[in-house]
Amino acid sequence: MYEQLYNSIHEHVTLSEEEWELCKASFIPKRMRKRQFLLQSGDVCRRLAFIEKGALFSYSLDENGNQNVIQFGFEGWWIADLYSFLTDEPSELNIEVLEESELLMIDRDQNNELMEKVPAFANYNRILFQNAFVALQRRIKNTIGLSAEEKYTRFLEDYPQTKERVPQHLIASFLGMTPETLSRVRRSLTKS
Amino acid sequence: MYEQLYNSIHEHVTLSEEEWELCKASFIPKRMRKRQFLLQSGDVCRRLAFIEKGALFSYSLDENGNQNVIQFGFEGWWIADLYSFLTDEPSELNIEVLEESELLMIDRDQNNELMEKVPAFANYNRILFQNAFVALQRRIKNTIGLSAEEKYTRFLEDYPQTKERVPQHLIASFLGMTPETLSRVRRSLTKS
DNA sequence: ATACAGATCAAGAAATTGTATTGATCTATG
DNA sequence: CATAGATCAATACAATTTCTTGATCTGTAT
Repeated sequence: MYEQLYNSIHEHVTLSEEEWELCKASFIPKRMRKRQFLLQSGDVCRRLAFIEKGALFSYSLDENGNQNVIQFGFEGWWIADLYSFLTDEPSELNIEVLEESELLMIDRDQNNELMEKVPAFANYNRILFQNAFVALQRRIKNTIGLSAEEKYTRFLEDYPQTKERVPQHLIASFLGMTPETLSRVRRSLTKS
Repeated sequence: MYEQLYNSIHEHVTLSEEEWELCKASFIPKRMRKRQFLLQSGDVCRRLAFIEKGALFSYSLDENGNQNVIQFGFEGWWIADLYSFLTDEPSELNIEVLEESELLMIDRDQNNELMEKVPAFANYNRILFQNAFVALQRRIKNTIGLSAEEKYTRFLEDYPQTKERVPQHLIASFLGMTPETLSRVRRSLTKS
């Protein structure tokens, strides 16, 4: 139940046995079924979720009610609305479950407490944020001002696993194009 | 957006224009899609939900993970786990959305405040509880110690609309029989 | 013992919903 | 005005949910 989290942390820092026990104790496991909402826009995002197993995605809805996919998340990743989490403002995002998932949840107080008690965990947090920031920059770079086909081929390079696990229309939304366009791009790619 | 609530209240009591405005202001509208949870067992039920539109149902899960349907709710009805709402204990029920729904939510403080300010609303509350109690008694009477066929025919009389709007296996669970048994009962009824 | 109501198990059929593709326009921009 | 991509509408295809059916088993009342 905690393997992925263990791996994720130990990829970046080292914890003693007791530290890891403290750490485990700070998380609350939660199972979620497909189509459930981890977060609904309007609610405050009170916890970070580490994905032990499964798949989720976050999106916002524009004025016309169109889904705008922000992020996908799979096992070994974190998902949350950081803005809402940090500011306590109601979120404008929805986070929805794509596949039956197992999550490890931690709220702000627990997280802060854990960072105090276990400095390596604080480091881990810092590294995560740095990585998230870099990934976001890269995403923006790869989404703006490219042709539909280029966006998609870069997406395939950056997130090869994603294509296999999420419906195409969500990928289209993630890349800022319509499902039809993506479908045509894919056809033209297989032909050539 | 508030028609059903207006009707429901005015079926039982009369409100002045200002009272009705106060009343409306105490509710928070919320839209929910199919399969979403209004309440999950383990959480405290902090609000009553009035159904303006749509359909929901509440159920508990027994040790073996079987759904046990407690109640269906359609437009013009209330749904909540009253026990948890009143005691602040974590609920053992789940409330799930069956059809795209529009709800009007009120929490305990708002409800109390409204009852204080608008005595007719307090009356409405009392009448609702009485009715709910009576309906529950009737349900128990019609569920215990009857044959599967009798349970189903009484169910049809008591809740004619329900049959049209909810999957059969949920009705079976509501009546305390297996889906297979209900299927056979229905067949034998149409034959005769 | 055995008859009967209903449960359980397993398999399919039927229906519904979600996802992907395609063609036919339409629109903005270089 | 040519092109990339959007929009609209129809359809095909896939996956999931829901319902039905047959076979067998269990407990209770006769």
